[in-house]
Amino acid sequence: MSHVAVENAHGLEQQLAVLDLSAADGQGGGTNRRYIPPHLRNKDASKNAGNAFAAGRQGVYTMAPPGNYGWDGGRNNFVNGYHDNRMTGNSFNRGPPRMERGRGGIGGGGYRGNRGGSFNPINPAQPMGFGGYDNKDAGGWNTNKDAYSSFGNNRGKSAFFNDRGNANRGRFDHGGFGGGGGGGNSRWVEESRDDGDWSKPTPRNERLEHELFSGSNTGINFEKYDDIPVEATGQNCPHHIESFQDVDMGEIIMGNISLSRYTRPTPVQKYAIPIVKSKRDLMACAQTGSGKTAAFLLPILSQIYTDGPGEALNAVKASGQENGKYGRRKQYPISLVLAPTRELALQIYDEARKFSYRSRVRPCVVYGGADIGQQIRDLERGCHLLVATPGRLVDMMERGKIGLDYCNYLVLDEADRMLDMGFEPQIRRIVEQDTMPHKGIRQTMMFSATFPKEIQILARDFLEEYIFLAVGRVGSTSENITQKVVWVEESDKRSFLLDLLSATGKDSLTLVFVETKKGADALEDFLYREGYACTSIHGDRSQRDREEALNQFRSGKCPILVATAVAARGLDISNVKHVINFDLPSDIEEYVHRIGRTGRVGNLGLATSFFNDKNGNITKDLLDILVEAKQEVPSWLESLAYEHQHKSSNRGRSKRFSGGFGARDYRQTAAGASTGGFGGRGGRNQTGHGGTRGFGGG
DNA sequence: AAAAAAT
Repeated sequence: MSHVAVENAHGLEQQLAVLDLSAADGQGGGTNRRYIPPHLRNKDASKNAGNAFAAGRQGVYTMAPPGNYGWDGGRNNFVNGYHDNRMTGNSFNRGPPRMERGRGGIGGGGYRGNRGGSFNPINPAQPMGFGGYDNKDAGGWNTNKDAYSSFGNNRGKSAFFNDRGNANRGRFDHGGFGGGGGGGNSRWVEESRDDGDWSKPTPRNERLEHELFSGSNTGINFEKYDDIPVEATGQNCPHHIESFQDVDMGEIIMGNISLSRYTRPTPVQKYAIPIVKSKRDLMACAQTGSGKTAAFLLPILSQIYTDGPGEALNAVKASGQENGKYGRRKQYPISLVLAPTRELALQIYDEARKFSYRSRVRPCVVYGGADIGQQIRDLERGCHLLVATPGRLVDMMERGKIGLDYCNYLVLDEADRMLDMGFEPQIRRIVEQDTMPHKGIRQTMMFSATFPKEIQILARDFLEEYIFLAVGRVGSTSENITQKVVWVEESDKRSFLLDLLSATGKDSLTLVFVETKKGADALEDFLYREGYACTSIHGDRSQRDREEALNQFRSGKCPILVATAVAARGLDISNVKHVINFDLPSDIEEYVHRIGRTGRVGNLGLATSFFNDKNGNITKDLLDILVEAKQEVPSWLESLAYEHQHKSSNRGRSKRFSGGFGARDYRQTAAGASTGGFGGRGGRNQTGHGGTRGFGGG
């Protein structure tokens, strides 16, 4: 037995929580692009442009017309006159006043000229992250007005960082920036955004507001989730809240909550928000879709608004000065969010854009598969909150583009999945072998669907005196989802699928899971030939295609999405009526994740799985899940499971896997544990040996 | 065995 000294202080070991309710996540932006089937792709570019936003994102059309910015230049010029005053109001000792200008500030023409790179047609490979020139800049060009109107209030507040981050951080008292940038240089553009009182909202921008918030009408009845069990354990655990008003998150956050039409917190938010606000570390077992993105973004951003940029601001400026060149500043994000997949990173980033609306915080996202030069330019325009996949972030750090010296908030999202995907070295490199503040100084939040041994070790290493939050698994096992398992031979799958699809309403979204990338392409082609508006997502498709496929699906333009495992977890695709496991996965956890894409409150979800003799390995676990969820169990499945159990002693695991306990063993435990509901497993909750349980000899 | 992710 590998007895790693894990302090499983809270005695929770198992997977919990497929809590599928948000629909609030990741719906930002009004991207409705028309679906182009693979056959027709790249043949007629104009068809790709569904609307103005899509055009901008794809770089097919010119970006927003210059006229949109004209009004702003004048205003910024006006406001800029006050900058020097405000600067002295700050307690930073930064030397002489600088030529500061807001985005689109003095001389709109020069501004645009300088920014051509970020501003021109966007690299199509990264439409969501970087097509948002106007989105992100909008925050910038607005920053000055309210700063002006609130001038004199709370001056100097931003000079104080939160008390966790303050210890032993070097000071950067670099004055003398005057003239360094040269006329029209955008190097200083960010500073007008950074200076001033971060807790005060910047002016409205209706166009941005519309883009950020119009797409996210949830229509979800959150009250139904009140009985979802949440358990918080740990020393001096802050009391949970019942409404967003119960904790003071400041006017920017409250405004954005209301714009997002979040009426009340989801269970994970009720608990996580006060925990994070009171500067505690957090280990939370909850799924994406439970509202956990907002659960960490809201309190982190709120805290950043309260505390201001602190030393990070000076560090960025110092870096700019050292390099002495335009656009070469190293960025020191105040908060870092790590996520396993590109889509999830984008989703979090989109949420961050909502909650940083009318603030001085500029969120950025970096991930692989997209042009790194573009991402670097985006970073150089300012980055206070960074969402990243681990590999690309390490790359950025090694290129000297990102410094984590002042990263006071660290979030590991879907931590179990990141480990599954082999990111542990990169994660440790980022967290432990670089300049990141130590645990106890920074504030760290880990989210994971499961709590196996590996995650416990990570929690031990990264977290200090943490609160453990277990969010009950509802979603997949609730009566919201009708789970059907049908016996379908391989050769019959396609025609069976057609039958299912023809029985489905045109308006409902259907998610079809297959096991291989090739299979996904083939099935998409098949369905297309059969006249269905469908698209696909898998790891061999370009990043751009993946994002486009998701948007097409979400918007309902293509109500059928053929997907591999890339879409099973993390992604919040709301309103999926029907999940079809064209190919069943080989492990039950994957199954739980997949069917968790459907069954929102108020919408009954349906999950249909095609089962045949290739799926022996999942028989027992599938049976357990069906029984737990009080679903109809086909008699053939029951007898198969019985046979299987007697063939193999490994918990119904097929012989193929019996030699392979390695990284997988905890998952199996987790899957076993997951077959019980949250409330019914009190006994297990108290066992303290994590994922090693039952597999020590393996 | 597949998929995902830095190039």
